[in-house]
Amino acid sequence: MQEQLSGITLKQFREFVNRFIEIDDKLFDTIINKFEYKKVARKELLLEAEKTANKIFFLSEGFVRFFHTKDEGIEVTSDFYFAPGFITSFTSFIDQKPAIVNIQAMVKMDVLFITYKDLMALYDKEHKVERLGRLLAEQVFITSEKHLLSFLNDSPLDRYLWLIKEYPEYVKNIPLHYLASYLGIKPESLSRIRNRSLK
Amino acid sequence: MQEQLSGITLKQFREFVNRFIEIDDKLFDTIINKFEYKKVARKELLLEAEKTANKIFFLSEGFVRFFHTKDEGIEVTSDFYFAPGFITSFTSFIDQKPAIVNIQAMVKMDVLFITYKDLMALYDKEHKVERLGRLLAEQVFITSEKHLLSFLNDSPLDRYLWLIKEYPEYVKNIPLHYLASYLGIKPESLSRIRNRSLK
DNA sequence: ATGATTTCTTAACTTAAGTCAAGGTTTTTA
DNA sequence: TAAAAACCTTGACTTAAGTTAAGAAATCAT
Repeated sequence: MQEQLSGITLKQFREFVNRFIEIDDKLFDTIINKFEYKKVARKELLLEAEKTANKIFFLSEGFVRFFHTKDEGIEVTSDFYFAPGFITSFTSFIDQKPAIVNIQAMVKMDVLFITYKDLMALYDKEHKVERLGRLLAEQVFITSEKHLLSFLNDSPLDRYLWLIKEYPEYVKNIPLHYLASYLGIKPESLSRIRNRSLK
Repeated sequence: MQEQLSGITLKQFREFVNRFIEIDDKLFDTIINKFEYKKVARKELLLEAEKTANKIFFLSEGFVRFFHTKDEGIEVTSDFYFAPGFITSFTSFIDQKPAIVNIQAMVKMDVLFITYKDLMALYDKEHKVERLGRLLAEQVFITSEKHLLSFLNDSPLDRYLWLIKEYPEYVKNIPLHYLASYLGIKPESLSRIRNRSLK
């Protein structure tokens, strides 16, 4: 649905893809033709738990929250992804099985998306897109590993300080109980940690 | 160095690759020709921290430990990888920058390996190998995410119980202080958790 | 603008992991 | 096979996070 695409989003999309593979007008056209455009409201879910992720979204602005619900009904925020980038529940998307997580827009945003079927067809047809897929998978792994290592190496305080250093603009706008959950602690503890660190 | 390859290892290699991509004799030959064979002693390092990972190893048997040293000289076990599978420090390999981690053989084993340069050439030449790379990257991401989620969802006890359920054969042979580190706790704590759970 | 909801803090108390230290057991290796 | 090294457990004490509860502050919705 190319005629619906906003100019700004398109440019950002192309620039982002260009970080990973060289892309000429023809290939860009082949790719972008499979994408659709969508306006997303703050708090809207891009993916609902229990449903199978059949889309990958491109975020040109804003950020999203990943969360799931434990047996006891407790909500856990497992991740934040910031623009620009491709996002989905890879665990659900890759194996085409129901997602554990919900993906929620933290701010109003415009996104592009491609379906699983169309992406697989592109992978088959275009070696370069397959490469893009490989490089993106490698990058999300690296990001995930960093998050994991922060649990093994750093205290909750360290992880909190890293977060505000890395994403100061965003952290201001993320409710403390989401952050606490992301850090693996309770809101009360993060509140205390925060005070302790301003001693 | 094909003439050095052991029959068993080769068969396991082909079967493993076949889980991800269809592979005929010709393609198998193209791939295996770039691999070399190596005997590895127990406790030998497949990769040393500070050096850049320029190989990917195929493990047909046994398992390895990933560990690194924190500033204060404390050793942290971040991961175990079990055969069969491809292993390296992806973070180092992908960006060709010095590794943080060491990779250590936990048992005597035979491995195959391919260099970074040769793998990149295969990626360029063979779309199917590029696909294999994508699928493997996706799989390591899924594994890493599971490990990460275990920190957000489960107690140290739960994580320990999961580990002995999933890898009973191996866990018996892993020193408790490695396991403790992997679980993000101190050996004394794991020792106590273990006793508590046999109440 | 105001009532409702969400978000954040504080306090008192509980629970579990960290720390330090010592001693016992098992495994390695010379 | 004997000494050394690595590994595991236990106890006493410290520290920090979890829990429960209450209320203040900020934000949202009508």
